[in-house]
Amino acid sequence: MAVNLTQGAIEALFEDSPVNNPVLQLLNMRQVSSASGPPRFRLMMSDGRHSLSCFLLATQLNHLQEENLLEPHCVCMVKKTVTSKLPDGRRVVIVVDMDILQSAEEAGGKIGNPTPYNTGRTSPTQNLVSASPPSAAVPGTSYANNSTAGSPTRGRGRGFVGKYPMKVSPMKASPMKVSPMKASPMKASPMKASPMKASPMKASPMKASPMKASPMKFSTKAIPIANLNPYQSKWTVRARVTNKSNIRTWSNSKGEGKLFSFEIVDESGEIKITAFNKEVDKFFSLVEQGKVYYISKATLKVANKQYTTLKNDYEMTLHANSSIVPCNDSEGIPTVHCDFVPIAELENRDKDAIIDVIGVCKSAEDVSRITTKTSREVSKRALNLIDTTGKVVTVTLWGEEAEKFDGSRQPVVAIKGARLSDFGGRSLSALFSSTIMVNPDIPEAFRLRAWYDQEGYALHTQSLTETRSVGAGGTMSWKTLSDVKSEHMGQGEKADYFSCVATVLYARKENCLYQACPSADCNKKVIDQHNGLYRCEKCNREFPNFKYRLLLSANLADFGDNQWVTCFQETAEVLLGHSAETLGLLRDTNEAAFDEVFQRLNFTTHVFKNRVKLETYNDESRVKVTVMDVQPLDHREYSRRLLSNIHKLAS
DNA sequence: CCCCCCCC
Repeated sequence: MAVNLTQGAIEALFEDSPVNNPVLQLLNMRQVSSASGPPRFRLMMSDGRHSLSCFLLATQLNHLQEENLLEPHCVCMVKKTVTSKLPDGRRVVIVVDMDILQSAEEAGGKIGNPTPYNTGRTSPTQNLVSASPPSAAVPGTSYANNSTAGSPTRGRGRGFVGKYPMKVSPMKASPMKVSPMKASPMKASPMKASPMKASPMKASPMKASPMKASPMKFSTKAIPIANLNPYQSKWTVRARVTNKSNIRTWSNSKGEGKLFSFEIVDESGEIKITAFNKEVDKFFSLVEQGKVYYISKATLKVANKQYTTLKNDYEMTLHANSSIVPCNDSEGIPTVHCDFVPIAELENRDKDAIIDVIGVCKSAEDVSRITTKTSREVSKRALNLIDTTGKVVTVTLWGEEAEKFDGSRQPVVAIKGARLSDFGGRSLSALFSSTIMVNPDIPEAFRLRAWYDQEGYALHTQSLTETRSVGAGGTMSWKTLSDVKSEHMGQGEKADYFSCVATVLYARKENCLYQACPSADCNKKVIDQHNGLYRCEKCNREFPNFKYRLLLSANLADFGDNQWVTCFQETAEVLLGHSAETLGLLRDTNEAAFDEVFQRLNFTTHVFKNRVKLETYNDESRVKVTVMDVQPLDHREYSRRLLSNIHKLAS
């Protein structure tokens, strides 16, 4: 009846020390608010001696909760965990795999008398129980640990690909992508040899273990991609498909045909493979993004460097005798190496550089159609990505990727192989060879989500991409609020834009939040059907949920006048210092705190960039001022401007 | 044997 809990396991898990399949008792579980993505559950676990509440259930184990298997006092075998450090230094232990050994009833109550494990912080168990749970920020479903980045141990047991549902861009179901060099050894269950629980002893996956070779039905031993060359014909590689294209057709003076291409990667390197015509029919559906295959008998030729960014002098062409055999064992086969460049760092990179980037999609344009110079029509959509450097960059997606992108929940977006352009200063463009990942399961995404949900959303941001439109640079002129009236701004054909320094006298908290359509690019107010559903007239659909959006009226004043202005989502979030999501929660649960947010805004001074336009409703015209951007006041700059105004007045 | 990577 009674089971032995693994005493000392709490400490080991928290300190990221090895512990093999520890048996722990669940003491408590609660859902943490989740700004985006699936619900997250925090667990308090006990090893009989200590308890610790900083466990998070990986979302692919949410089914345990849904099946009511996670009752307090049930006993679990924790088979795999990864630890992750939040931006504020707090540590979470993510339970990636576990079995329930005993139900709460079978366990019959709390085992032992565990005391809260002292995590070395001032209030040990308060770590994650205090306000603003960081776990709200967990982005995806599973995580690799990089808490010991730089560890020479590599590439083991990271066979998540294809095992778990991943929140990945629908257009390219791309696998988890993280450099194997950055993944630290998993500390749990090191003795198992399955792909999920590979032994850390196998330093290099290229040294094939007997276990690994078993699925291979032929005797050829896989060689590293890096060793391929056109002078050797008998070889087999074992590699993961990382970037499969669609089927394309061509027609030119030399003929016509169809083709598709894909890239494969193993521990040693990467190479592009192209299939033409009959081989398209033969292999297109067999080759799946993210899966591992044995590939042999393809033709190697020198790669035309003009057209490839892959690090390989050669590329492959498939022919009639080529062989591609699925391989169930992905152990040691890394996914694509991502070398993310911090957004602020893009300023220092050369134009046309191919870089990997990851950021929170703070905002996204609607998809639009443009005509290229060669009069082809193509869809495009620009995203604004922000990372912890506080800088924003615009990245443009094309074609199907532009059409399918859903930015409505401010996902973390990682792009491998985007091209840096100097448009608007610095901007990025996705290429055909880029891989776009939405909420990828990698530590970088985890940290970004946490950072953004806790502080990043409220940051006064600066974009590397300054378009001549609204918001930044260009012809934006400084005005006082009385200028707006005396100069009849906004009364011409087009809207006028101006910057001003002004103080918020008052912001209306009434009706500042509305329930908006949850679908991508639709911010229309939904109608509460009072049956648990919300109707969007624009989308002509009912949804079980909505998202909160801000539409804030504020009265701004400077020394000469005052002006009512409207702030939409992004600017309102900056002014109020909270995300719309948080504010919605606050209003519904803690009105005093909600009020205080508005109190704090009063009498704060900022630099506003505004749009003015005369708008007419039922014969009544009035000038409407919309805030496009809010920045902190630079007092030095303000003084300079005041002085120059005084000089102007004096002359 | 393709090789397009776009627009402001």
